[in-house]
Amino acid sequence: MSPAGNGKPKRDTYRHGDLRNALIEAALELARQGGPEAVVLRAATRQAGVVPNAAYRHFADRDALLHAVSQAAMAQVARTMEAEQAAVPPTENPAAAARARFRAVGTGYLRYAREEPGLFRAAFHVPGDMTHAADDTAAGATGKTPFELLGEALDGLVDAGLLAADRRPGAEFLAWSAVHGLAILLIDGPLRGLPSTQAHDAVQHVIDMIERGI
Amino acid sequence: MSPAGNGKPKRDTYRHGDLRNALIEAALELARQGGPEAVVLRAATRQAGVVPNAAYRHFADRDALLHAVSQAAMAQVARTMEAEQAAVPPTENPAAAARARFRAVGTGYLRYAREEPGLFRAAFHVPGDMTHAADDTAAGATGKTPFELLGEALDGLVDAGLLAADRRPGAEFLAWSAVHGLAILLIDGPLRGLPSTQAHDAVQHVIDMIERGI
DNA sequence: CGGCCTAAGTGGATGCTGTCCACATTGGAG
DNA sequence: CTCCAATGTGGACAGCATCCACTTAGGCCG
Repeated sequence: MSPAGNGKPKRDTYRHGDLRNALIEAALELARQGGPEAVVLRAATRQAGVVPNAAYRHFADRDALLHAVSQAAMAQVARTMEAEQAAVPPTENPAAAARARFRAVGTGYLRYAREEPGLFRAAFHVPGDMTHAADDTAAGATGKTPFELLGEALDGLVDAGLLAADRRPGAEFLAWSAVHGLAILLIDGPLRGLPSTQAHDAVQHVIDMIERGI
Repeated sequence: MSPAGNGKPKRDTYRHGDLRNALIEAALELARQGGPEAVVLRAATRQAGVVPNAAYRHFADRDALLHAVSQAAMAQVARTMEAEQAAVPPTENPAAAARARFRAVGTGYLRYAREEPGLFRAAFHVPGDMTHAADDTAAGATGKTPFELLGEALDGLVDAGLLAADRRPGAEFLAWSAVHGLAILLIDGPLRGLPSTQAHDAVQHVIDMIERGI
């Protein structure tokens, strides 16, 4: 207790051993509560029990760390989507199955947005670029990114005859727009704080609109 | 040239005279290029030719200034919508007119987002609250906020028989979700930098989806 | 017409941030 | 066993929001 009264994670070796991951872990926690702007380099290093400058051995700057957080959060989005799809009760009807898998993509996306708003905002907070939504590091358990999962679900709709093939091109952007917009209304916007049941209804209505309008 | 080599706007009177508006004006310019995070108090006061602390006589803190910027930008969104509606060629057919007025709401919203991405992001950047989208200060020339303009356009669809009355409740959130989501994909997301013609197509497709799916 | 009250602007300080530089340590390759 | 390069440290700097005490002067009251 002589050195200082900082956090907890002390360290006796000069080397940390796994600083990069420790920083990402700490940054994820910061983003979880407080969103991307709460990811502050010095706080992460403090948590890791290391001097601020040590971070620069593993990340070019704050944005690089934030980018790693974004990728990790994106992967969690993918996993939530996959979990939602896995929870779909099995059906004989292939059309119903395709439809359920498609809807699960949207509900998973929006469930994550509501359960982890800070991380969700961090996932899509990209200083000047969010194209990396297709990087491998953003993939879930099945190795697919949220964007890829959406694309596959749409292909499934076409295969099942629920979506005309000529409507397929660009359909991901229509669906993504609607779902992402609702996510923002729900976590930052006028729909923030909506009771869970009503939020769930809103989610279903938006996905209904997409199915009808796509 | 003895005192300092700061910006340009000098001042010989001790009183500034209109500091509050000068700060908002400067902050708007900062947000125009760089979005909400570029709105920095000291920069605004510098531009106004005043010491940083002077801002605190007019705004509680940085967030209060940012809020004023948000309101002003929101009013510009409303004005763009109104302009878009005014540009609709007159028609005999009331249904066509209602439809055109509705679509103008969406195209105006998205035109502003693409023309002034920084201000658009500032308009909807609300630290923990974006409910104030209905404040009077966010109104356009007709005294209506973007949200009110959307509601009226939807009412027009119902009156024209283009939208079933039982679908009307909550419809603003469906439309808003889709349009706002596309705005973000276009200015921050994977659709960023899309050539103007293709962006215009995407806008039309999303509004098509809304009309069909609402 | 003159004095004073108070709103508006100033000056200086504090603690936070990201980032740069030079230096210390040490694990592992040769 | 030695030395190197990767990793962590210490100190510094500029910029930021914000706080406090002080100064200035515009306009109201007598």
